[in-house]
Amino acid sequence: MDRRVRRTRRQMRDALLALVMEHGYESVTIQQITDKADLSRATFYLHYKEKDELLADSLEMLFDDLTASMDASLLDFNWQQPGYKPTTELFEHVAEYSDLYNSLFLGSRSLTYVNNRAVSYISNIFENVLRSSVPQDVILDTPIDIVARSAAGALFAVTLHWLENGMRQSYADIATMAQNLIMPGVVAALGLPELADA
Amino acid sequence: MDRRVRRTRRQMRDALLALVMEHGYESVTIQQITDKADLSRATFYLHYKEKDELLADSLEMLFDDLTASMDASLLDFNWQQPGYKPTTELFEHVAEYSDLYNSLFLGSRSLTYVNNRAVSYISNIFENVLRSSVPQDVILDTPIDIVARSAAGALFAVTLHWLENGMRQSYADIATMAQNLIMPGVVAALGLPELADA
Amino acid sequence: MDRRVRRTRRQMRDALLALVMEHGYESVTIQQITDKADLSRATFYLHYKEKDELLADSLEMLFDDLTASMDASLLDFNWQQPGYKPTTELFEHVAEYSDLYNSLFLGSRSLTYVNNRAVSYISNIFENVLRSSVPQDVILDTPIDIVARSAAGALFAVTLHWLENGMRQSYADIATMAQNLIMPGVVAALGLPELADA
Amino acid sequence: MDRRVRRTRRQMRDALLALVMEHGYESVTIQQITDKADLSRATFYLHYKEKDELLADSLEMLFDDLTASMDASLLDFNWQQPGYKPTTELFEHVAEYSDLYNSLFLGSRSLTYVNNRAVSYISNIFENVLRSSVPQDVILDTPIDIVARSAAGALFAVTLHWLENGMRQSYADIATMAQNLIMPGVVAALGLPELADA
DNA sequence: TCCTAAGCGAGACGGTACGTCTTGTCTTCCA
DNA sequence: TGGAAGACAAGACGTACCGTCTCGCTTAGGA
Repeated sequence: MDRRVRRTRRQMRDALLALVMEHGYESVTIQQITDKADLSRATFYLHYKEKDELLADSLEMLFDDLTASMDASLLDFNWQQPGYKPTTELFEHVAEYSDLYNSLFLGSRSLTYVNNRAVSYISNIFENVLRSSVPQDVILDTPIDIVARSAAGALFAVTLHWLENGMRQSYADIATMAQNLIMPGVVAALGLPELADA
Repeated sequence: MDRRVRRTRRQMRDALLALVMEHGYESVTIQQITDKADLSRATFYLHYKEKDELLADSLEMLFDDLTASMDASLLDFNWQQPGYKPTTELFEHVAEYSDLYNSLFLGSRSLTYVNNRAVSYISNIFENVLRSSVPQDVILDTPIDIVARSAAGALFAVTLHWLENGMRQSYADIATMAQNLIMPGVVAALGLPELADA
Repeated sequence: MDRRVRRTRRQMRDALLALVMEHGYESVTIQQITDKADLSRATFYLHYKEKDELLADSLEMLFDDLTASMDASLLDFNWQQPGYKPTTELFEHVAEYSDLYNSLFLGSRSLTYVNNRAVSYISNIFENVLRSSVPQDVILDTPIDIVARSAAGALFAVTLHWLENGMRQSYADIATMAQNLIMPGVVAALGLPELADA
Repeated sequence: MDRRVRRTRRQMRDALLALVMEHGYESVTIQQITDKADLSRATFYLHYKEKDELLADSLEMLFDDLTASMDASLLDFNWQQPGYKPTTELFEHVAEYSDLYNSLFLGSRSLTYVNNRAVSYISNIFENVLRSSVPQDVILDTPIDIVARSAAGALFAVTLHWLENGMRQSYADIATMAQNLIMPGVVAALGLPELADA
């Protein structure tokens, strides 16, 4: 891809996210985005059909950032140990971009698209991890996609609650609470051996 | 309150919800609402400052409907029995308004406000129920509001997933799955006596 | 006529004229009129069809006031004497209501109706005076109504100019100037004996 | 200036004047103007702040048209001859646009602005002509601006009267009457040598 | 003196126009 | 001659008035 194109798009993504933090997603106009990115409004339409498309682009970038930081430790999934590193890393990632996520997830005029995309993103990661922990030929009462969704929904809700209330707990503490709330149900549903002494 | 006012507002709420099902929330215009409600556009502004305010009004109506149907059975919360009626009733309620909820929660151009409001609504109900099940003087590792949020988030995510995939499971089945995923963590966090044989 | 009705109309006329001085005619709303008159907006419509009707009502009141002050001296029209009292009285009347006339005649958003009504009002008075000064059976090159219009137009224009520029001349001076400009043409057109030594 | 801009403004001026003839100035809406001009309503606001501004623009165009037709003959001002061409040309100009001027000057819901602008326009022309006919160092009893206003007011009033009554006299006749009514006063006020045998 | 018709307040409502804003397309002009 | 600047169409927004209506309350003036 043309280097100029990459540069232009990056400028617009950065401008969008900066403006979202200031004013919330809905009220940001394309004029504002191109002003901040120092481009002509017409140029926007050379790259994206609408504001939502740029948002989607920006979100993928953000989430990829999260995945990158979790990647190595994702598969160290050991039921015998309470601390699971990727969960802590999720909270760290959220804290790093707390202003942005505050606007995106809690600002009343954001789109459900971002919430739903976030939950499904987490859910997919979960699903992959869980599938690798369970023998493929076992048939479960609860399908793995539902297990993953439930866990992702719980995790997302706790994250939002934590963010909304000013991130009062440490990363480790809130991550532990979330895991303790989520894991017992997952373990039970998947028929995994219980932890020795939780 | 003036009888005309009550009548006018009801017409607008009904019109909004009907239009949301057809076109999604964001793209519905105030003109469309008042056309469908057979009122003048100016009249809208005598009652609401903006579309969001009418949405909030409409949602409260919907949620109150849900609360009404659960009310009696809410406090029959018995850890020894797997079937908790209000959960099933939630899924029934969602199924009844499935078109509407599909638009509101899954339509990409709805507002996060509705998702957040729904989760906090369920969360509040949960919190009340849980508080009445736990001795007040016990200090827990995990605050009850976080427990409730996590549970509400999980329940909401499962509901959305179920809705999104065409409500393939029966009310009883999906409710049981959800409960089995959620309850073990709650029971553990609150230090409740475990169920005998789940 | 009901005492309340008389009272109500008077309040509205007063309110209108007061508001015209403050904001100009066009921008005054019926709500403002009834607020200032301490009446309900609906009451306005019990008495007048529209704002213009109230204006016409108010203007007639004003002009009647002018006529009353001129009445006695109107017919003392003597070509031999330069000072004609009613002209001076016109300027005095205008000065008395200068704020109001400034708004009505010079405010850019007043209606031509008031200008035209004023000119035709003056013109009618002139015409009556002139008719009584000329033998009825004489046929003139210039019809008396045109003579009267011309004179009224000149007088009105001078009055406006005087008002617009801060009424710098005394009543007597400006009246004399106006008469000196107007009368020679009138005298010539009507074939009146010229003044001995003007 | 952008070619599109010139085109757009001309279309709007033409549309306004056409609509004024049909419905009178006040009741013409901006929507009607842009409809007739085949433009979008929003485009109006790219060029004018309000309807009055477009009116002013249109009037200047009209009056410039009048000036153009009088220009050459304006300074042939000779007190010895009764026929002064520009006066006749004024009446011809008015007759040419009689429908328009009927609406603008006589329609009850026009603005005084147009009347006042017309009188001051004529007055300014007069003033220039008169100043060039009088030695600059002479001090007069009546200031030239007042002389010009009076004459312009008279001329305007006669014109309106003529227009209002169906333009029954020929251009030459009405022009002669007007001049005979106006000039004697002007000549006397400025101390000009009288005409030999008017 | 009463009581009944009218005047009046309050305010919901339909309707219309306003001036503003944003979006997406298209054209002009300049570097 | 390619791209920015910006004109333009389209259409929703929120506001402001208007004129109509209905529902009560109050008050004037005839019985």
